[in-house]
Amino acid sequence: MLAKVPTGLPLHLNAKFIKKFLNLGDLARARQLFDGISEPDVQSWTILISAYTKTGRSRDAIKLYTEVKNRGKINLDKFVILAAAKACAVSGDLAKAKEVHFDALNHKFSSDLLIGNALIDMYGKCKYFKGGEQVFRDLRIKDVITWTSFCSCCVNCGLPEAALRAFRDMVVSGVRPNAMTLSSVVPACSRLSVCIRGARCMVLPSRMGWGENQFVSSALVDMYSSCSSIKHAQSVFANMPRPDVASWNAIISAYFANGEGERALDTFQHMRSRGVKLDRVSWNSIVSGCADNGKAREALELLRDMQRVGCKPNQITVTSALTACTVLEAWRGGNEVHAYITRHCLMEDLAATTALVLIYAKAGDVEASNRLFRMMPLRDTVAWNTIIIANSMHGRGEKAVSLFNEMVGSGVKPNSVTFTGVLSGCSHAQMVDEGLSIFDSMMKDHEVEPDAEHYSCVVDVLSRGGRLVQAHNFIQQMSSEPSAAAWGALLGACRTYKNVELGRLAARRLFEIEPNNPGNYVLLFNILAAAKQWGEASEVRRLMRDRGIRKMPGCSWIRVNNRVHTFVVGDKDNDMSSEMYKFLDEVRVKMKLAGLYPDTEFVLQDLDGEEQEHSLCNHSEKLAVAFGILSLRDESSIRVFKNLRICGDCHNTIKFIAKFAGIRIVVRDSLRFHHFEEGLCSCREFW
DNA sequence: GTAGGGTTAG
Repeated sequence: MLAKVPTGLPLHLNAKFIKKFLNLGDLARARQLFDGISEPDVQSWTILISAYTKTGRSRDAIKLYTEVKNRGKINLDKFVILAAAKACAVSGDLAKAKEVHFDALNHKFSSDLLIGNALIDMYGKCKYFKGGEQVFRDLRIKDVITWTSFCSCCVNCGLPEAALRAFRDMVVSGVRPNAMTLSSVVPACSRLSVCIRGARCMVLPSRMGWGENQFVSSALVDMYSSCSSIKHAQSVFANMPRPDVASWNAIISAYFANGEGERALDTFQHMRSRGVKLDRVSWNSIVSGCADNGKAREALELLRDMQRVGCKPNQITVTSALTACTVLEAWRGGNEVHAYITRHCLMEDLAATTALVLIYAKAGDVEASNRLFRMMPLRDTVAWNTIIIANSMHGRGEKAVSLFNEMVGSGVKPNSVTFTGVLSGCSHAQMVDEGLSIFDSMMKDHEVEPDAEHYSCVVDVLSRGGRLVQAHNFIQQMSSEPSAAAWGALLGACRTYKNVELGRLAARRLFEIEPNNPGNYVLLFNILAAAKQWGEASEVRRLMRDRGIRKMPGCSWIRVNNRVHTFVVGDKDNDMSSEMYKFLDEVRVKMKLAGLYPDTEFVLQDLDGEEQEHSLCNHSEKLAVAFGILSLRDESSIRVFKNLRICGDCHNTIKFIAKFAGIRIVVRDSLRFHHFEEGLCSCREFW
């Protein structure tokens, strides 16, 4: 029997009764009671705000906080500000978070530990390091919680090095870390893939009496896993007296991450037979682990198990399952993936539909993505982000920008991912001015702090637009250390625009930042080779050889009659090989008749004329296209996938093939989609 | 009404 909502209570009893309903789990009735009070006191507001946050309705909690402020009559105390900070932390709403910080300062709570600690945590969860750092610095007295909150703020903001520095400073300043501190700092080691040296780290927690702490141990399992020390991970786990679900989940993920799929599955079975109550993370771990480890069928089978036992899939599940489906697409076909999702009632959910929008785009069918998106009854930020990214991937910059404007117009708040999506759309469509003005509006109109990724996007926008010098200046003026992506964008454009000088400079920086990425060496080689600077070019090759870096072999694939056919350069390992080469020879002759000559600058070797042509015409993407055309039955289009970037000569040749064969060819390379139709490509010659 | 932590995807 539910208690009735009392009315006309004496003021001091309001909060008490609201709390009573909340304890009964009846938020609605608590709200009803609250609404019946003409002048609720600040305590009642606080209780209700916390209750909304705790039940996953942090947006409503924030609304309530705004309301209590607008009333004006009520004097805010530190507890209501505390509750608001927590709501902001859960929702990740940075604009509101700044407002709460401002309110705290206004009410002279700036040196209050309780408030300060909560604000640091809040900023960390909103991924706004500057804010957390400022509050941290302003606090004159710092306790363990302050230091711990600041460490996790650093980790949440993607600054693991800063977290480790803070940890050291904490110890130096004489504050003794506790188990919570350790479980906040160890993930920083995981991010950096560094181990606090093996034995010592395992001894440390046990000596400090944290050996039984599940939080610390699970974090250690993850740390060892990220350092590829699966043996240490296993031993931490084995020494846990009472592993909880999260610990089991951590060790299972550790096995998967270290390529031990069978052991992961065994452990999962073991966990079930031990009667450990599985949570959604357990299921997600096993589904995603299988999907990533070539066990697509098992992944889908486990997805069925998950639903059979009544665990509801969420976005992470569906995304993982779809990864499995992408592989299965090889023999099932895209529409069957859609049917699978529908059959398993995954369509109801916004997240699942969004994942499906993405998979259509990834499978090369962006029209299907757009259609599906239009059918969605409800679209949140993630859904909008997805459709913007989908169009950007396919070189539809104008569409991406117009979707962005529509999103803003419909009142959905863009976040950091939105800007990455729309900016990359601009760069692939050479919309330089649009890109720059959108970047400009990020902070000004949308309160989204640009991060390293956005800076790289701007470099890409400028570079692809041919403004190489401006791009270089932009890199030099960046407030943070330029990332590999930023230099990489510049280097790529130096090849397109044949700028040897800047290319050399960008490559030199890249060789320092990521000395083992073969792509950078190959790009510089191509730039030098195109400029006929063979001497320097062969030095680059020597450098590669000396450092033991090998170019990843190019590989293309195509699905024909529910089978995937893969090709490598010069592949003759196919029943249709002779026809394929004959076809490509014919194409070459026809191209020459049309005045189109092979673009020999894309050969990675300094061979002479005839041989150059030959090594160009057996690139894997050409072979896959030839195979596709020759096996074509009723289809009016073919889709080819390649693991590396498409080569320039292949790009020209495929444009030509699309025209004379009168079909549409879609090629997905490692970066984007190219739609070849009527002799043109959607990328407008920029790849 | 009184703070901080580990495991899943992209």
